[in-house]
Amino acid sequence: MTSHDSTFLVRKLDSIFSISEGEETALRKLPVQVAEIRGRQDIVGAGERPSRCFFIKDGIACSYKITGTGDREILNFHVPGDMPDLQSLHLDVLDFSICTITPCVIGFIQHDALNRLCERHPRITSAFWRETLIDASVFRGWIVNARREAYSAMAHLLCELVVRLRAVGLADASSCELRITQSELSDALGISTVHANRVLQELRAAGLIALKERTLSVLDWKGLTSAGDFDPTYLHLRDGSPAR
Amino acid sequence: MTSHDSTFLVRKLDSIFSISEGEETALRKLPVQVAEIRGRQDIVGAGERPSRCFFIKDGIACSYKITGTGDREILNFHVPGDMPDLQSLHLDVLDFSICTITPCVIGFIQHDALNRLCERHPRITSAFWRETLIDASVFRGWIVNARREAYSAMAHLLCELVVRLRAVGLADASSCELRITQSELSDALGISTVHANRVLQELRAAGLIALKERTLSVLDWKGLTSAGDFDPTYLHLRDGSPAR
DNA sequence: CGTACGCTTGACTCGTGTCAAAGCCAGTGG
DNA sequence: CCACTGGCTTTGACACGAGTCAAGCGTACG
Repeated sequence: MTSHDSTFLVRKLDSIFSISEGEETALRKLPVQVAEIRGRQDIVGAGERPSRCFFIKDGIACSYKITGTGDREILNFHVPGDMPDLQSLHLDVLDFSICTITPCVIGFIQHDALNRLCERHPRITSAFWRETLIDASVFRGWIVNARREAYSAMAHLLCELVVRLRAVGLADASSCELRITQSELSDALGISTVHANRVLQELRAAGLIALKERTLSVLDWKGLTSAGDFDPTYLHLRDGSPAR
Repeated sequence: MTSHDSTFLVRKLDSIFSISEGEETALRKLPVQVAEIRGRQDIVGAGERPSRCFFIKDGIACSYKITGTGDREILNFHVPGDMPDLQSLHLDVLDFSICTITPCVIGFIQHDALNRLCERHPRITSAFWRETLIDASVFRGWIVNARREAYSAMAHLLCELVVRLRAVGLADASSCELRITQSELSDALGISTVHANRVLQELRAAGLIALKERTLSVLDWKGLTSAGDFDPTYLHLRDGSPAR
């Protein structure tokens, strides 16, 4: 089903710079193909040459690679508003895969529509470019995080998730719905699920978080950021305000 | 000293797409400020708000972050032709630092000159954007590499360095000058220098590499790529041809 | 009501860090 | 020309974080 529902995109870009009337009109004219996708389902796979990009309207997704040993390495989580494969606009072959974690609502946009949009609206080009640069910055954050020990790395990851969910209005001051399994968290940190479990228990025992019934509550934000050595600069958020 | 020596940029972009006459003229008009910088010297630091970008004309540099525990985490190495902080064109505050490893020759270009260039030449915008997307892809490669065990990760890193140096003509079929210390390699892999040393010896003992007098020789390319689970797709090279 | 998936726990193994010391090499200055 | 110095590499002994294997438990859903 094709519609023109790019309200999400408009809102997203409007949070980056103030959109002109002409730009908003052009954005709303974009043909968007909306699809609902079950949980744990590939959206695009490594090696493909996509002819379209997509943005997440609802749900949580992740980028991942499979190594030679068959392990899944999660490279990033994606929250509503993200455009995880925007890079395919200029890199023809995808070097990683993207799959849903929870059931998702996805909006697809053809490359040529985006390219035409960019040709006519340089400020939109800049905004999209900026999006991909922030992705790169998050990857840098994850490289560093991969070298922390597991307790600290887990704290850092949880901080990032809360801040990013808050940025799109999906977390309140201290808690959010987190439908990510321990096995997925462990794939994101490069540790075993057994160890992920132990580390989460340590974080609970330290009184930093509570995690039950798919809800993460941060009981001690200061303590959690300090345990995770978390500095939100790398997320390049607009207002720079992390969760409290 | 300001000159117009952007031959390097022209060559680089020409390897990505065929440059028109108008584009080449515009590139050659770019004011470039050339500087020689000693080894182990910061070029730009985290937290700065650069008003210019730079490209490396000669030498090896690296991007890094300092963690809360004071460790230096190297995020990427940079070879001649690279523009390590191109992102500062759209992200105002730098979230990492860039320093030289060997003595370097650097060409600085003001942001406003680059912005004017991009406004007039959309294809050059795309080429620059593409550069930053490849950086992001390399970061993804490093996230995965951080999860390999040290022996494999070191093999992977050496493969990447050889391939990237070959791509700019700084390595022949099987060997290259590698003026990177074991301590720098260990910071790039997130392991101790002691362990980096042991792992290099294992690679030598396995007959995969020779490393002496600042020269890396790959004795068994197939064996090295297999040890490192190396697939050059993520480097998004033009001809796709890795070292043999 | 059963079955599957996710979470939890314990015991043992192994990769890697840390500490400490020694060797090596190149550049510097007497 | 040679001794001195500092940075880089190498080696050994020991400690610890994290993986693996294996089993049990809880709970959501068909």
